[in-house]
Amino acid sequence: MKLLEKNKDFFDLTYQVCREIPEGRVTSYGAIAKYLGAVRGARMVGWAMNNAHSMPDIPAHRVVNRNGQLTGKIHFSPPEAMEQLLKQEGINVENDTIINFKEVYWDPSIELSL
DNA sequence: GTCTTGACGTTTA
DNA sequence: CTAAACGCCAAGA
Repeated sequence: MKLLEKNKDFFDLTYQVCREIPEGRVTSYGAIAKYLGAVRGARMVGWAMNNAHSMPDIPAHRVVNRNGQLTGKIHFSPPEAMEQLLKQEGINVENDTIINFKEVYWDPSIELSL
């Protein structure tokens, strides 16, 4: 029996979580990674997001790094779209950084509460 | 087939 | 306190 399934790839799981991010909320790569069981696999989450460009409905703009900094905005088109979208949802973004990051922080392990 | 880079985060010096 | 290295796993060259 190959119960060893990491059935859904790390990527798919990441996409699922991203879709579950409510409006006006943001999360960090590490939080998702930890939720998936890879505390130090935050980089994979970022890579998954890169692949997310091929996915419909992946609010990657709601995913930022641990510092609340919009590190991935450069991958948007245009990059300004990211902070625009975040502000549009009521998130205070300034200097490519979320001001009320802790207020809009959304943790899958808590909100999804498994 | 091997080496480097990459939307990060944690730990150690 | 700050600075640097390590660890995760995958894709590109």
